[in-house]
Amino acid sequence: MSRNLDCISDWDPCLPSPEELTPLSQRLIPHELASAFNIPSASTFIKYAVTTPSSSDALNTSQSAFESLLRVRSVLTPAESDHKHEAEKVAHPRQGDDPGDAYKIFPKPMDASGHSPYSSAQANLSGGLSIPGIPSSVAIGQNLTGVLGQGFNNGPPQFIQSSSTHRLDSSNSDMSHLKSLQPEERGDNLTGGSILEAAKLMQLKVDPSEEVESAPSRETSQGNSVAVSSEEQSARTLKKPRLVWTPQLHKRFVDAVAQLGIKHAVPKTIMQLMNVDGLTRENVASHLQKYRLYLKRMQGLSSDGPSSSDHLFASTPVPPSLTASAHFLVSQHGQHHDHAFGPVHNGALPRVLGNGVHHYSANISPSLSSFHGVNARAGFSTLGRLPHSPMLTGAEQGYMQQSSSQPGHMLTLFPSSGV
DNA sequence: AACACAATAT
DNA sequence: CATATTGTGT
Repeated sequence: MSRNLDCISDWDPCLPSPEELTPLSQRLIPHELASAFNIPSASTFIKYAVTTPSSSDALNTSQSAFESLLRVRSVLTPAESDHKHEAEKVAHPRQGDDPGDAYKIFPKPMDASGHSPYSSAQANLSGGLSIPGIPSSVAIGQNLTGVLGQGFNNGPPQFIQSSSTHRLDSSNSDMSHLKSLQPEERGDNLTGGSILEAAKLMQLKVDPSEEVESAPSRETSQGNSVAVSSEEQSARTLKKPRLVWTPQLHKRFVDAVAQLGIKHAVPKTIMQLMNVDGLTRENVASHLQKYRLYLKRMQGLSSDGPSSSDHLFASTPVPPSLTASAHFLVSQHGQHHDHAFGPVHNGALPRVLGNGVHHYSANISPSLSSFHGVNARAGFSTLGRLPHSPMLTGAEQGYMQQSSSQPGHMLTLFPSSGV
C-alpha cells in the first residue's frame, strides 16, 4: 500500500496539462449506466479539475484519488467482514467532505430474521448474491466489466428476478439479480444484450436518489402511507430470483441425471452433482418433474418429435442411458425389480455418489453468478474425459463424446475471436 | 426430511 | 409460457 502511494509521485510528469484534460462537462459514464448503477450524477462527471496545476496539488489530488480507488476496490472485492467496515465507509461517506466521492451502496437487505434473503446461496459467489440490495454480483467495479462483457458476448443471466413492481412510477424498485452461469459452449440461443439491457436485467435502481441512504420517510401520516413501509419491505425482503434454465444449465442437469441414472436421480443428488451455486433443491425438483414428463412423452412417440415447446429439452440430447430407462418412468411406480444385473444398466454407471461430485467441482465451483470473470471452463473439465468405463455401451460412449466439450472448443467466458 | 406428482399460482 | 409453490400421499 505505502509502496503504491510512493509511486504516485511518478505520476506527476505524466499528468495531463489542463488543456489536455477532458472537459468537466463530459460524462465519464453514460447516463443510463450511471443511473442504473446508482451512481450520483455528480460522480459521472470528471471530478477533479486540476485548477491549480501546481504539482503539489496535483499530487494531493492524485493521491486522494488513488486512495479512493483503493477503497472502492476493497468494496468491490467481496472479501469478508473485514472489509465490510471499510465498505460502509465508502458507502456512506462522511457527509462533510467530498460528497462527490463515493458510490452508494445499498444497505444489505435483510428479512425479519436478519438474514439475507439469499443466505441460502453459498458464499463463493464472489460478490454474488450476498448483497441483494445491489446488483451484488455486479457490484460496480470489477464486475462491471463482467457485466458488460456478459451483455455483449455472452448469454443472459440465469437468474432474473422478476419483480412485482410495487411502484410503477419513476423506478423499478426491485433489483433483478442475476446470477449467471458460465457460458460454456457456444452461446446458441443466447441473446446478446446491450449495456442498457444488461443494466435493465440487473434491475438496477434507476436514480434512487436519496431514498437509498436515508430510509424513506416513514412519516406514517394519516391514512395511506403504509406504502412506504411496503417499499422498505421490498427493499429488504427481495424475492428469490427466478431460475432460468438455459441450455447450459440444462445440460448440467442432464449430465448429472445421466451420471446418476434415473433410479438415483433425485433432486438433492442432482443438485449436488450439478454443483451450481445458488441452485436449490426445489429448482431441480421442479425441473426434474418436467423433464421426466418430457422423457415419458418422448418415448411414447417413437419417432422423435420435439414438440415445438421442447426447445430447452431439445437443446440437449437425452443420453441413451436415460432414453433406455425411460420405460421405468412409464411403468410409473417403479417396482423396478432390479435384479442384480438385469435392466440395471439402463440407469447409469453407478458412479460413486460421493465421488461423482468431484467430477465437476474440481476447480472452481461453478456459480450462477458468472459476472465475475471466473472462467467457466473450470467447472466442466472432466466430463468429456471420464475414465474409460469398460461397461459403457456404444450408445453411451457416443453420447459421452457428443455431449462432452470438443477439445478444440474450449468454452470461454469471452469468446475473444469471433463466434 | 426427501421424494413424486398433480394442481395451481405467478 | 416457464418456474415456483403448494398440497397430498409415499
